[in-house]
Amino acid sequence: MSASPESAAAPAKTADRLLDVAADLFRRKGYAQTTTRELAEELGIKKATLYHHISNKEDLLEALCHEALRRLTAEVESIEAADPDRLRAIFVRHLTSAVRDQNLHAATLSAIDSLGPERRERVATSRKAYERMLREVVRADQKAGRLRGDVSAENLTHAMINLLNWTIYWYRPDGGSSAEELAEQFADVFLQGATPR
Amino acid sequence: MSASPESAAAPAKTADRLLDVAADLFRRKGYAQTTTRELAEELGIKKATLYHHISNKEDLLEALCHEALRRLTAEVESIEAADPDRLRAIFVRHLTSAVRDQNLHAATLSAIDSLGPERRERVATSRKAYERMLREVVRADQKAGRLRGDVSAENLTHAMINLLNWTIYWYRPDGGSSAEELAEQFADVFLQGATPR
DNA sequence: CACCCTGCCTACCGGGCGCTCGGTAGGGTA
DNA sequence: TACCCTACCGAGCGCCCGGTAGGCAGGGTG
Repeated sequence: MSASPESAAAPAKTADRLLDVAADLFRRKGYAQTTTRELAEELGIKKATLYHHISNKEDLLEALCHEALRRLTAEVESIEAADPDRLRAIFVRHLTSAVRDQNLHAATLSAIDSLGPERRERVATSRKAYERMLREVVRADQKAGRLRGDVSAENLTHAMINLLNWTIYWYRPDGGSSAEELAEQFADVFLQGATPR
Repeated sequence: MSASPESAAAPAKTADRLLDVAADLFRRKGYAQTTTRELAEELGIKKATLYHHISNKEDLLEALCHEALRRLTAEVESIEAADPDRLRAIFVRHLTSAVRDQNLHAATLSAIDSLGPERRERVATSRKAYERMLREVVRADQKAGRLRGDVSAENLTHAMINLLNWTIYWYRPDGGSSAEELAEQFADVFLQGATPR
């Protein structure tokens, strides 16, 4: 979804633009409201050709979902495990990544229910793994006395997930704050609020 | 969407069940994935009869959206304006109401993009009015020195909205916390985090 | 040269969708 | 009796959807 490593401002191959264009369309119109005809047209190809690149529409959506989670996971896993300010780093990494790929995340988060049972299950499993990762960090900080213990790790983590997930539905880059500023402020509020009194 | 005031456990009129059943279906399957045939079947009537009660599918969705916001607004407006703990009360009222009408809120929040431009605009206007109400409370508490001033009222309010809105996507009544407990804990964390240092 | 692969095309299909038409049964009213 | 209104139904229409069949041009490889 970013520029290819070699070419400068080349016309960009169809296959490379596919996920980007799909995320953009799904975000703007919703998955169900986006037709394969529109998707093909936006790519500058015919509908039958689209099926040369994807196996079917639902497959494309599932791929998008996994890609979204893969990127978040990669961001968070690259944080030093021993970092005492790990939670703050997670806020910043997650939010800047989510805002950078805003179309992708907004599209997949709201289209998950359009997947069939097996696909939805697979994506849900990935999401749960990501959330477990966050919860373990929260739990560790609670054990270390850095976070209050009178709220369960589950609820504390869910508060954090709320702050992270809903943001992409209203955030506009041309608004008041950059993603970094916003992430720092949310981390400020959350960490101060979750500190033992 | 609740029991009628007079009848006890009567069979309940079709018209009275309509919004409830629609919210339930839209929540479980998504708006686009729910067909008018299913909706009629769930109501125990034929599809043609459904159109005796509604003018069209999109109209029904818009009605649901306005109803959701109407309920939230009524809850929050009934809070004493002079209450110094008004923000905490908002957390509790909003979350308990949202959890009580979980189908309604989850369905409408994720189906807004399925509305046509004019309808979406109308719903968005209502949402903005609700959020403006919250922001004014936040701003007042900032002026009174009860909330930190180094984070803008907009960002503070958005943090609050994140905490309130995303909850209905994961909350399960049979989980660890009741809506009241959860609301109190979220209010604890948010208010402690938003207090001036 | 013959071969196959990739990327693209035109043309089409079956099916499910939202919605409508033209009615019927039954209670209320004058 | 004559009328109207509410709630319901069977049948079906036209549209547009996701997906497919089959073919063509061009470049690489033996």
